[in-house]
Amino acid sequence: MSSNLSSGSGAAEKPRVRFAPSPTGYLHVGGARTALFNWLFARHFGGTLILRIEDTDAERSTAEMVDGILQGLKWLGIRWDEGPYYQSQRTELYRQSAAKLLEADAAYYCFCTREELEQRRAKAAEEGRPPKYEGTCRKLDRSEALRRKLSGQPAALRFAIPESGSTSFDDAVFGKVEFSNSELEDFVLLRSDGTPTYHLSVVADDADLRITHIVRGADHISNTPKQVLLYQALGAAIPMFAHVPLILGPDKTRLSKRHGATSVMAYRDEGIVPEAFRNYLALLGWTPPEGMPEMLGDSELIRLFSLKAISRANAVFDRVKLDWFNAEYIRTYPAETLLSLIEAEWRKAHLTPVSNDRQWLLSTIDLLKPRARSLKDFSGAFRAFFNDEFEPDSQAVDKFLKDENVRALLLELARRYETCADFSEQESERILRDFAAEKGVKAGALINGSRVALTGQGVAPSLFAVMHAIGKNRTVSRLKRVEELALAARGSKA
RNA sequence: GGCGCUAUCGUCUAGGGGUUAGGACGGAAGAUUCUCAAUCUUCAAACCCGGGUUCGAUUCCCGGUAGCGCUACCA
Repeated sequence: MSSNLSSGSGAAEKPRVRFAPSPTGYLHVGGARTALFNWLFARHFGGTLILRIEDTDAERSTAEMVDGILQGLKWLGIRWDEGPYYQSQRTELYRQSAAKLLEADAAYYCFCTREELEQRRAKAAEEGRPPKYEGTCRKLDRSEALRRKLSGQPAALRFAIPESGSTSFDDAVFGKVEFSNSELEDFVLLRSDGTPTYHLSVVADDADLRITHIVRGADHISNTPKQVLLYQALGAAIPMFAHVPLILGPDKTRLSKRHGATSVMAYRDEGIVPEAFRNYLALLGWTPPEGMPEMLGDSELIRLFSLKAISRANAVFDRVKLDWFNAEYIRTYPAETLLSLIEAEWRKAHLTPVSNDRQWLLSTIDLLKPRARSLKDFSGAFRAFFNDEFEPDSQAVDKFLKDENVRALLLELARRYETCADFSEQESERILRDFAAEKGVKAGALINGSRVALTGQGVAPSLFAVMHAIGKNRTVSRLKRVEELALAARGSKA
């Protein structure tokens, strides 16, 4: 018979959701998106987000990884309301649940050793049979099994899957999903050392924490019928499931290290702002209602989010679009917001700005931000604005300072600026244009050459705004050093 | 292999029995200019295949194919 309808119960209740990473690695983008969806869902309904650390695999879980995950969530701006709970500290709950299952005859002791199981699996594979546990110990007499267990023989506890029928559940994104019970294996609940495995601890915890909606990766779909059966055997209410499609690399295989940056922290280090990352991640598999823009701040994301609008197909992670969001956010942020982000970037890059004058910092940031693509630009391409030590871009030098005549003229121009009384934007432009006319050269040639001399880059804001930002003294001395700069560029190119 | 899920521009996706199949990123061209962005204007770009059902399928059904997931005393 087909068991279980989805609960979806307690419509009036505030949802309780959880993000339950396993600390066997850093917070990766897939986990981050799952966390984000949980967070958006909880906030949308004024519910509760619970953080739970699934560290039942003592071998592979480390405190360092837990820390990394917490840090990643904090950087992402995802705040949880309860927890973190650690499964390693809740073993009593799992033992009680296991005892209950044994009591109800929904579980049995299994004395098969690892070696035996492996042998049988290998043989099954050889013969082309499914490598399913065939229930050797399920046939054991109950009292006999108990006697052996009591006598000290090591035993795992297995769940007894119903012999017939099917198990289905209603998924908020996939709809009804059904599995034949004959496909399911009598999985292990308690290892022979008494520690719980994933299925038991997850279900016991989700029931205990009164989780109403389980939002997790689609890689868990196949696990779900086992868990549904567990809920039923435990007499617990079945939550609503929402499986979100996986994130893929450009080659359409599951995103992993070999695709490059996969840890959330790597994106912070690459100068991505958290809000841009959140916005991009939210759009990976979820679509706002029609007519909505894609640039969506947190409050709008929260307001518009819905499990129904989650796509069923896996999505390729598109770095280029992330970068577009990043540039877009940097451009729209007020300089005050950017300053603290940029200061963190400077600390990382060991760059100390030549001045701490706040007004100057803010106006310079405002000047630069329209063409920034990453926070890193403020310590990289824009370095010359904040520090006197910078490497010229050899391509830019090649393009605009190759002509020695131009370089000579810039030297002469430097002297004009040196002796000028008024160095305003208007006046510095007038001086340069008059100078160009006098020498019979195009102003553009001098402007472009100056830009490279002053910033080391071929790409920068309007030249006279640049001059204003870096000031008269630095403008003059950099123009004077144009030969040196050209030489340095040639050197670095070689 | 078995089971499950999925399939619209290069990518993220909207749509849905009759549409010029819409948007965003990216791409191309042009305008602008002091370089590069930005901005504005244009353009190119998609319904996996085969059968049904139907007056009509990209849409509904079935099959195939492909991709992904699961198939542990990992989570």
